[in-house]
Amino acid sequence: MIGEQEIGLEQKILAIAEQLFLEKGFAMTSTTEIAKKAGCNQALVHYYFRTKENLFQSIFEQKIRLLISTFQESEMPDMTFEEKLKVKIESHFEMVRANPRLPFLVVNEFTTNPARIDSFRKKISELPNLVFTRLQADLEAEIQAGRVRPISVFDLLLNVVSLNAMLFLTGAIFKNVAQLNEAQFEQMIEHRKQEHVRVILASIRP
Amino acid sequence: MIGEQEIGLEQKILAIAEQLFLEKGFAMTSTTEIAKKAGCNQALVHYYFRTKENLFQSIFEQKIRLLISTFQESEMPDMTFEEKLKVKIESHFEMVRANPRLPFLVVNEFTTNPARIDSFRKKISELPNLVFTRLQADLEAEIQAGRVRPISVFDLLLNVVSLNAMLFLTGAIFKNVAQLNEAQFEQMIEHRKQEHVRVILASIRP
DNA sequence: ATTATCTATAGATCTATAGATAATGC
DNA sequence: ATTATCTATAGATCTATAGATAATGC
Repeated sequence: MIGEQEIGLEQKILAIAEQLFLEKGFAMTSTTEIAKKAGCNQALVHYYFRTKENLFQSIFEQKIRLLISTFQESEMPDMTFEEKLKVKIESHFEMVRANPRLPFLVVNEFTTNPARIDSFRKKISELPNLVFTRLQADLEAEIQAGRVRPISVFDLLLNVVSLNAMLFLTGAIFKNVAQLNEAQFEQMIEHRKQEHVRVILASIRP
Repeated sequence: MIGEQEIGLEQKILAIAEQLFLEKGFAMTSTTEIAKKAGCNQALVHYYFRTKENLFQSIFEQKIRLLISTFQESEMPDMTFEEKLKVKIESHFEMVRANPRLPFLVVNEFTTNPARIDSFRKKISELPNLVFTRLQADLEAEIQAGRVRPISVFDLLLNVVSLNAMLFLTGAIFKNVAQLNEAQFEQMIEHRKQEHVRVILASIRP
């Protein structure tokens, strides 16, 4: 086991690049800057990853994987549908909260470089099916039983993701415009978490 | 009256720049590219706007103004609160639909260049007060009457904006991943518009 | 005269690679 | 021997400006 401080330069470069890409996106981050912050010369970045694009892709791919995996929740027996859904909303919320820059990275890179969408279509379209199947079955049962209004899994999840992701996409703006300190900002985040659960649960009632 | 085709190069540069900034953001758009598409040499872009930053700011400011003005709706007497709210949701939705790249531009620029938030705080914090006052009064009356659950104007509007903006922030992704053609995509947009109204109205019921 | 447009270029990046040198693993 | 790291540089941008020339408004 190697201590965290004993990390090699390759890992260091990866970590710094991740931080910078999340902060400023692909275009505004230079390999020169990455090298400088990683404490090596710029050539080394290319030695390990050949191109800036490669470096970005390995980070981006890993992040997308993390994002998708969030929706794969463990078994939750003995819970009502509402309770299960609440857990899903909150776990997705916490995932985005732990990676607050991720929505920005995804939106930014897929928007400025649509070619990336193609290369990730396969990866994206693999996992969700597994995840959706269970949720879909549960949802349909609820709708049949008249406990939930007719709504597709797609619409339901898009509502959840929209609320959760947008909060962190605009988080910095609110914090600044409303002049919130760290504690106040955290309080707002916590409040919004409850609000999102409330909105989604209310939105599926018949 | 000058015909639209008789537009000067300054306006042409502005129009092309707007299109490119919306498409790719500030960093990935070069004045060289703007000039090329506008059909002039690159020096002219700087002749009119001195710096790329200036050019961007004039466009960005105008867009922000447009965005904020959407929430200033005309008088709507003889309508229930639900009906008024529905109109607001739909008019915001249509505004974003007509400017589908605007959410991207705002999120992208405020995120990569936080300094911009400062310079726009004043402008942002002017208008909303006027708009919010009316909505807030209406909302509070409804809450007092027990027809609406306790919720702040901020939370309500953030819910609306999140749903509407996020749809267009991720629109291209869905279109590609689900392999939708233009007609199918428009159908989905139309469906989501109704879904957003449904979600928001359900979310404020006591 | 003034304003619009062009050519040319300085100066600052930035990415990627070639080739030298130092560190490490047998 | 192989892998990691460095120095140096080619070649491609990109922004901004200086200075020349063409178009336009009195």
